[in-house]
Amino acid sequence: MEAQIFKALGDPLRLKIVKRLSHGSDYTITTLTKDLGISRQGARKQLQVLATAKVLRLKPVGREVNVILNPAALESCRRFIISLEQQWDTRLNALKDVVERG
Amino acid sequence: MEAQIFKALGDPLRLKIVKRLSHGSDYTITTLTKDLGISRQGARKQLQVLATAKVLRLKPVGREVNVILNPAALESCRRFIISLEQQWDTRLNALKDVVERG
DNA sequence: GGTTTAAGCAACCATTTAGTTGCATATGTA
DNA sequence: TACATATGCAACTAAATGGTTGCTTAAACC
Repeated sequence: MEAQIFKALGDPLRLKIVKRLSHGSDYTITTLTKDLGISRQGARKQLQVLATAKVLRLKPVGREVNVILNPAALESCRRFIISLEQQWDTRLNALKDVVERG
Repeated sequence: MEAQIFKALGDPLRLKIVKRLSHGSDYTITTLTKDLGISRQGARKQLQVLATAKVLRLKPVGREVNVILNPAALESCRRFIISLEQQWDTRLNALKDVVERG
């Protein structure tokens, strides 16, 4: 369901995490927690929300967990918005046609 | 803040409302409530969330309230995702450069 | 004027959410 | 082996959320 992705992105802290991942790399749970103003377990919960929505992946490596952004989720999100906008445009054009014909 | 828009769209019912608005028109609160499986006051609350996030506008007309989609919000949402994707691409390309040089 | 219809407002309730603390577990490392 | 570090798990709390019902207000219409 699309709503889940939006919901995952719909929190300032989670969005901050995603932003950070989009231009940083080699993040683990603890390194990501830095400067987040929240406990590790708190951060972990937010990461889980993002992971469940497939916005990112949590890959255990040794004793740590790598946090990896999944651009496909953002892409599907973007496409969904585009489809909405297109329907909107279609509707507006249809209205315009009616007006011009009438 | 961008998170607010995502949050507004991050609920199945609210997303349903937005979808409906994107290809329908002339909606008031009560007509929108139809087939939503929820009370008018419940629907109104969700509409308020969307209105606060500027996804739509509630325009009082006589004794009813017109519900009008605001495509600009969707557009800003889309642009935000694009900017994230671009940062991601930039980062990947930078990584690629390092690998190729090394 | 009286009735119907669209909506607002407030109180209330159940569930989810965001965060915490405390403790257990497992991996690296000296 | 012993110790430090990265994480997991569970219980708990406060606040936000999604929804309800009941009542009031105001515009439209006969």
